[in-house]
Amino acid sequence: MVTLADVARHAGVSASTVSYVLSGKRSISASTRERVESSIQHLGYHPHAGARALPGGRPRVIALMMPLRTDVYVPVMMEIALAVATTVRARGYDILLLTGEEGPSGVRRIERGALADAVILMDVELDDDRLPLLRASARPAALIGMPADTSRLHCVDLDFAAAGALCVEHLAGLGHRDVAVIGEASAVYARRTGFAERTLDGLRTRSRELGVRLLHLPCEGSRTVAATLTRILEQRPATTAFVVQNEAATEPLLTLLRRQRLAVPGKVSVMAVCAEQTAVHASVPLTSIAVPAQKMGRRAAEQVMAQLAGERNAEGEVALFEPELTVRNSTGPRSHETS
Amino acid sequence: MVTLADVARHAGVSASTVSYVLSGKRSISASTRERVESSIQHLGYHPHAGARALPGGRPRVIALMMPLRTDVYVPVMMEIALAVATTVRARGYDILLLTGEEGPSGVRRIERGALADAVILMDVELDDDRLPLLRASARPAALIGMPADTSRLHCVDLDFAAAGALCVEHLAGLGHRDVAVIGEASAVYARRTGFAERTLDGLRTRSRELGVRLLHLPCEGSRTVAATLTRILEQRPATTAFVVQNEAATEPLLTLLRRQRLAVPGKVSVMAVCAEQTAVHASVPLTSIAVPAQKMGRRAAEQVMAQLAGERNAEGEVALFEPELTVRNSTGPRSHETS
DNA sequence: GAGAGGTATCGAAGCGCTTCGAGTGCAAGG
DNA sequence: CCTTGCACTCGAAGCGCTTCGATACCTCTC
Repeated sequence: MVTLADVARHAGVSASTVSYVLSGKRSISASTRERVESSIQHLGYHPHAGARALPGGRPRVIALMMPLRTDVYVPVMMEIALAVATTVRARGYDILLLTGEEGPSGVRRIERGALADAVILMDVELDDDRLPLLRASARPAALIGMPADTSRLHCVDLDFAAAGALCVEHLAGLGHRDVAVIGEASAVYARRTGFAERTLDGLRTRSRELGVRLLHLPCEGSRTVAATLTRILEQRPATTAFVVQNEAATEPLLTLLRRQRLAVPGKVSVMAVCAEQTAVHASVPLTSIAVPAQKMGRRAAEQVMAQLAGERNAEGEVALFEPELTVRNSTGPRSHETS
Repeated sequence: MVTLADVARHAGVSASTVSYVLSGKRSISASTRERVESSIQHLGYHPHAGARALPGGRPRVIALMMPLRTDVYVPVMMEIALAVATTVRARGYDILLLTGEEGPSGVRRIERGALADAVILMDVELDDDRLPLLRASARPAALIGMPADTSRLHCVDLDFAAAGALCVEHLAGLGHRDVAVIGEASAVYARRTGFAERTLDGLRTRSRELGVRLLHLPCEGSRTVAATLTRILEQRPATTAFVVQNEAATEPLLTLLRRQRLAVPGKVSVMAVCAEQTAVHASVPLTSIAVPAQKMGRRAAEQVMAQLAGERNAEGEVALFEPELTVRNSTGPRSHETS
């Protein structure tokens, strides 16, 4: 193992000089810098991670807490995680992966063990039990997802309320008056996940404003889509449009509608709030509002980087992405035949 | 921050005694141990991660290198990753997440920086460029996936060759004589991913033995399934069974067959080598061989743990899981009508 | 041309932890 | 009773790195 002392010896300077070349915290003459840098190259020196973390030093690691749940759509989580990893890596940081299972005790472990310089939490609930710890801590942090109280926190999310509103506007603009919402599994609402609840708020508020009748039903998974659809058509036979926020339900829904001879978008319109990929690859390409997973991951990473760079903003910052609606083949004007 | 010295002071012993209580490397009297342990509890002591990593010490971190690719099925990767994370966490280790993008230089970084005690690599290619580094290194390692040369390596994988063979056996047993294989994207074969190639070997060998005619076509994604199916039916109109090893293609294939009035399993049989979830939730529940993602992750984690515990096996160990075929609703006896 | 101020470098201390060698006290053995 | 060996504990050294003075030299300025 090559140490800093080896580099110093090779370059004919003291260890501290090498350290300052590396950190840039004191001025170094150009000639010395070059000599040291070439020694580093030549010996293939890499700082020892543990030693770097020692005094008040930064381990150059970001902790990322990822959910273990199976009721969230995994590819989106993954895309976020990889965007975070790529972004921080570009700045010389590594990612420590924690599972959501660990909850507050995971945050405490990071804190106590000085394992990481900053924390990024995914799958944040409206009233998340990890937040008090985060607020009490001096450690930079960012949330992906928005809790109810965002004071003194840094958050990144899609503006799901606006997304909900945008769905209603689009459908109302096409003449639809009866819209059904096929939502996430009831467990997702039960544990008060922000995005699901906010989307619903947006849908409801705008529906009321535009005089659209809205029926919302949670949907447990792909197997229960049929039952959900049946209930919708019984309770609201006049339904001509569906908003789906449940990755597992989109394709089964399209299949069922096809089987029932409800042409999309001829007879009924379908739109989704989902991953771009899901919408594009559906058997009927779906008009959708995409969850900007990659952007969110990158932005959260940048938030903690900025905090680490000393641009501490004690007030926090909420970065909400504007929803963008992409019209594809699954929505059209309301059909006036009775279904 | 509570340090080991604080604990020592509180317990009225020396720092080294506390250290020995923690590591168990020397005998400690019961009374002292109790006193120290209660001080640890009382003060909420957590060892400082950096300091622990210092001398020859173990940082208690496992590096996990995960692919960034989009042509692998993400949920399986995720399941493996989370199984690894959960398993090592139970033993007090943390996970450092690297992206596959980093390639060999990522491995080198771990090595040089002493960032992790061991490495687990996912998405291993037959002739992976990270392997020479691993072999040269003293650091414990495990691969998820099997390279061509496994000497001195620890690997975990499903026995994909056996899986391929098992598929053919099952279909031949039902009387099928013309089988089409819808495979992964051609890029997957091009970069010589072990699992795809081995499955194909198994399929081909057993087909030859059992007198089954086999046609293999790669499939780029869900959009190209139709073209692939057309080519199959043109080249081998007698085809009565399909083996799918491509998560994105399964559902579109079922939809297409339905549209062409090829009842499953009445007219044609379909089976898959895929995630359990995909098979169960398909519109026709699929006879399948599941990829035991969770088991693989856990086993790889256990392999490195064993190596860390000193059970170093310089010869390596290849843990191949026996494929298990679950019969569902998608395979049946060959129909003797002409399709 | 002496002090002020700046730049470039060094030595030493110390971060929290592990580990080695040494030391204490005690029981058993000669 | 003295040695031997064992069980237990301590002090000190040192891991690789950062950082804080201190030092040496150089360039201005009055």
